Amino acid sequence: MTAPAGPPAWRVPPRSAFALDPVDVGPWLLNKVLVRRTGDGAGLRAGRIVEVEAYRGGSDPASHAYRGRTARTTAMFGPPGHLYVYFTYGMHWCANVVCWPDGQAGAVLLRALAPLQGADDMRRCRPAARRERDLASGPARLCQALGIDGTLGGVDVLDRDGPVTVVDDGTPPPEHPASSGRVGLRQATTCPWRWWVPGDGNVSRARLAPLGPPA
DNA sequence: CTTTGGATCGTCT
DNA sequence: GACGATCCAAAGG
Repeated sequence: MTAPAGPPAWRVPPRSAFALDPVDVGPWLLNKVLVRRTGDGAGLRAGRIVEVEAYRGGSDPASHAYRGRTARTTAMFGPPGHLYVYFTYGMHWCANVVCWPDGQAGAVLLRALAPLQGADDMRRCRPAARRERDLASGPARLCQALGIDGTLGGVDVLDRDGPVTVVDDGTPPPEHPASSGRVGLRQATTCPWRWWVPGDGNVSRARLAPLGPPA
């Protein structure tokens, strides 16, 4: 055994839960736990998912898959429950979980975690983070904290012994998640497909796109 | 506390 | 050749 296993209460959700519209999977993912196992000496890192966004693929102008399948977006068109990891702004990685059935593109972007385990290892990966709540409060920060990069593209998050796993620890999603438009977009800025756990301090401080020309 | 501009390179036009 | 599903440090209130 390399990395320690999680608590017995951690259950991997069924793949069918991801073979759905990302707009439904997104809020359902809130309060699930993202687990990171590495082969090196580092311990297990885990955090509660407190912020997500949905991207609906072919019907969503803001989705990387909107203009069809490319080398980069191949994973988004694959089977649900796998990672779509992309590189942006010349320096940042961001991670999504693929949704909808095999062949139909769609994904949920993982935007923020509340650290649960391995916060020391997260801090080592993120020297710029001054406070605990800065460790994974943003999609690129989350990847940095967990050591997720392009080499993990396509991994199955429903493999309980894999490098990245989504588990249910029994905490239900919030009954009334908070929502807003998605962050950092120029297209489809008004679709309210960003959700977060109300009141959680680890949610990213989002800069939303301007609504439109001044009246 | 908030606002602002620069960094930096893979991907697609 | 342009731009991006972002982050950070610096500057101002």
